[in-house]
Amino acid sequence: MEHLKILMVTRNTLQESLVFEAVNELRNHATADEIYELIVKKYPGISKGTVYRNLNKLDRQNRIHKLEMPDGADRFDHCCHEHYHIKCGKCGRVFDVDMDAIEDLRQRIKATHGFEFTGYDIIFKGFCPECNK
Amino acid sequence: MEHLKILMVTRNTLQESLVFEAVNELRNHATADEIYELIVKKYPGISKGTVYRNLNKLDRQNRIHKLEMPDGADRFDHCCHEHYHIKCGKCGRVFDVDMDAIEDLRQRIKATHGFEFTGYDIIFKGFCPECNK
DNA sequence: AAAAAAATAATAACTTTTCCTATTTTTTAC
DNA sequence: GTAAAAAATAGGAAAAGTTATTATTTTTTT
Repeated sequence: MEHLKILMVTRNTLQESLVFEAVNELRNHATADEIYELIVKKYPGISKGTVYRNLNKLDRQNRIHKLEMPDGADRFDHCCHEHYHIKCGKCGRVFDVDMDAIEDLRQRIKATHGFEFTGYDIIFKGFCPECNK
Repeated sequence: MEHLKILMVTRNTLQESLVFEAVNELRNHATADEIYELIVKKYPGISKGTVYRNLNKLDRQNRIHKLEMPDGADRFDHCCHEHYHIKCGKCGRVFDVDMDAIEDLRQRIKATHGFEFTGYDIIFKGFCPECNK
């Protein structure tokens, strides 16, 4: 009998590398479409389905972070320290919000609801200084 | 010269009332489609565009609350006390999370980012007790 | 009563994402 | 090393959710 494979086996394809590099090159909370547009310049054969598949795979592997936006296309971010986001209601740009983690969130929910959560995103809405002029 | 009208003038139509009542009747974080389906039983002539238009109008008037979900259709809630939401990753249902407001959020952001926000939604992800069995 | 404004029904269009299918590439089994 | 199996791909269709368009109806203003 063979030993069990616990790890999900995924292949490292050229397309996956291109997607990973594009996210890390843009560093701009890019949408899947923006990432696709960057890659297609160098590698015209790539398809959007492949970009989406690899973005989601990389997110599952915690190699990039998928930020699900409530009012439009999801954004993809390189992995770094924990932070939150604020989206400008006028120009639509997404900015990082460096802030200490809200430490007791998990305990609050558990105490008041008996419900454990696996994750959360907080996206603030406002107007960036430029649009607020 | 006439006096200025500051308030936005909107008409109170039958359709608007039906939408408002449906949201308050369902009380279930209903989607626009679910609200449409409820109304169309009693008033078959209504169109989806009208439902969407009135839902957004009622949200702007703060008569209902539009909860923008990151991974699917927006939900519409009757207005009540401030609370947060948790969405089950399996059955997709949305539950209320009663919890003291995170009071110092606005100050945190201002202090670390110099950025005032106009709003935010926190949506937790997890598995509801039923799906967690 | 006539003109202007707002809301509507119906449908087209749009955006974002997933799904499907045939093909190609990579891995596994022998 | 070769054949069979599995995974990933390109391209395009399809799905989901929402907004925009247009002609018509309803309401308001004058």
